[in-house]
Amino acid sequence: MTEAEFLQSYDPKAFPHPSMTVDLVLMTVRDGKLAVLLQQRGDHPFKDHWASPGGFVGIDEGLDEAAERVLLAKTGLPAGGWLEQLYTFGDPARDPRMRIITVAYFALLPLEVLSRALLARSDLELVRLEVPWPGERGGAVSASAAGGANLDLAFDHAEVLGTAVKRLRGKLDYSTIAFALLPELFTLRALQDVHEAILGVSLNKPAFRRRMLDKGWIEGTGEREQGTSYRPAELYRLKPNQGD
Amino acid sequence: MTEAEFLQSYDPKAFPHPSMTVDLVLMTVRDGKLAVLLQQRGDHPFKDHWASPGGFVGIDEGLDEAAERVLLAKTGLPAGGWLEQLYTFGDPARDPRMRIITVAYFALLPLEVLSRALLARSDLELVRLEVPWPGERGGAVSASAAGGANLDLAFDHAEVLGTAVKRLRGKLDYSTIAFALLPELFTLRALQDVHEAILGVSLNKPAFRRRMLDKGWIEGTGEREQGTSYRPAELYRLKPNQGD
DNA sequence: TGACATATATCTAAGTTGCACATATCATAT
DNA sequence: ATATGATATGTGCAACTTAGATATATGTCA
Repeated sequence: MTEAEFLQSYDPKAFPHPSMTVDLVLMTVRDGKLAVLLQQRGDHPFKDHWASPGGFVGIDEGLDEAAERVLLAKTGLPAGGWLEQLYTFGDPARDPRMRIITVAYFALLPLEVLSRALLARSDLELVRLEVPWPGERGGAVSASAAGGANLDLAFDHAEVLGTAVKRLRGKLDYSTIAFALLPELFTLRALQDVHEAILGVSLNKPAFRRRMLDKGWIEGTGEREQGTSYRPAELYRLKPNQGD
Repeated sequence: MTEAEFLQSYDPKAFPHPSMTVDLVLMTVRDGKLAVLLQQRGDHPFKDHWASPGGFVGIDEGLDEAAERVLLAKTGLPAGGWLEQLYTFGDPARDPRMRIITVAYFALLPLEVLSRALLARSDLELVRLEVPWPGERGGAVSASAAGGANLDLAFDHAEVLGTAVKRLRGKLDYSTIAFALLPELFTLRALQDVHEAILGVSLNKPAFRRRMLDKGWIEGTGEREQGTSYRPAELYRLKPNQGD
């Protein structure tokens, strides 16, 4: 843009800048189902509704940096797993107080890591997340508490969560995204469980096994899992430098 | 976020808000190659470098709305073809003057429509865009003028253009995105040309033909193209309601 | 020895790819 | 006017690759 155009398009009545936040959709798999970290609001607007944690973007802070800061503030964890920009939501009416544009990020962590970090936080909760496939009946995104009751989502966060799950499903078989939900050593069965939880369908075991091994992302350690009452499965690991 | 946290995270020293812009990556296919609409900067910073057209986001203006406004301002065209949010770039150093976060959009238009609209604009130019595949030699995004000389890109726009082409390639075979680059009636050969230009490879004709027909997106009109010195191909059209 | 889940081998079906050939139209020549 | 060649569209077929299902072997514990 030329300086002239800069001034021209910089309409004085548009002078007040929007506020910028990042919102963090932190997902994991629990009991074979997708779960997301939400926070219940204590004040208006959307009092008692549930929202993804977020924070304002500092004036000298990068977006990824802001997302990592929010993650650290909420879970105490550095961005070890997966952290990726999702989409930017900027409907002028999305927050009734003022104009806030939010850059949504989504993060993935294994349940073990996440629940350990959440022991100290009573204000955050992991809730079950259901996102039907396009065309499926009951087409709305829903988050439900332990009891099973549906939770009300604040702002446009139903849309945000829906976008996050769509992205997760879409990248599942051409990226190593699923491994962010597993510990360093895992069995093929555990990997399949993660895929099934995300996709919401059950998969053919031998075919899944073949596909995963053919991709060349993982390698077997000689070791086997312990404490099973049946034949212990071999433990695999993600090969180094397979990021993305 | 609770009101308490709102105030807490709203650090006073972070009070000045970033500026928000949208940048428009408008692409088309010309002579079997990808081309993008760029504008040469007349002033510092990045004087004489080339940039995607953009504009500030109004305080009461949605992001999609802002992108459509930029499109209309530059080409005089409403968003008839394809307009989709791409990614948000927010490196604090991306603009040396001040903190500007930009939401990049990408738009597609057929060359006929675009060149007609650009007759009146001498400040905008359609330049050849080359984005190598990952791992390919000469791994940098490059834009080149009619003569073939490489153009310098302003700000982080090389990254922006690279991201746009990656998205375009990725969505090519599971969405109807290619049809935004074709007139209402088109031949299968023209559709294949678009695919080959975007992917930068040549495709097998019978296989391509079958794949396209099997997807069920298009339907034959009885009509045939005219003015050929060989067998005229049948004209197809995108079925209604195949958007996305 | 039986129960159980992992792991492997094999068969079948389905889909994809590449090549060859037939078809339709226009241009040119006789 | 008719025949022939050139060119690109459109179709048929065979080889290859991939996915799904079933059956079977393996290893551990009760």
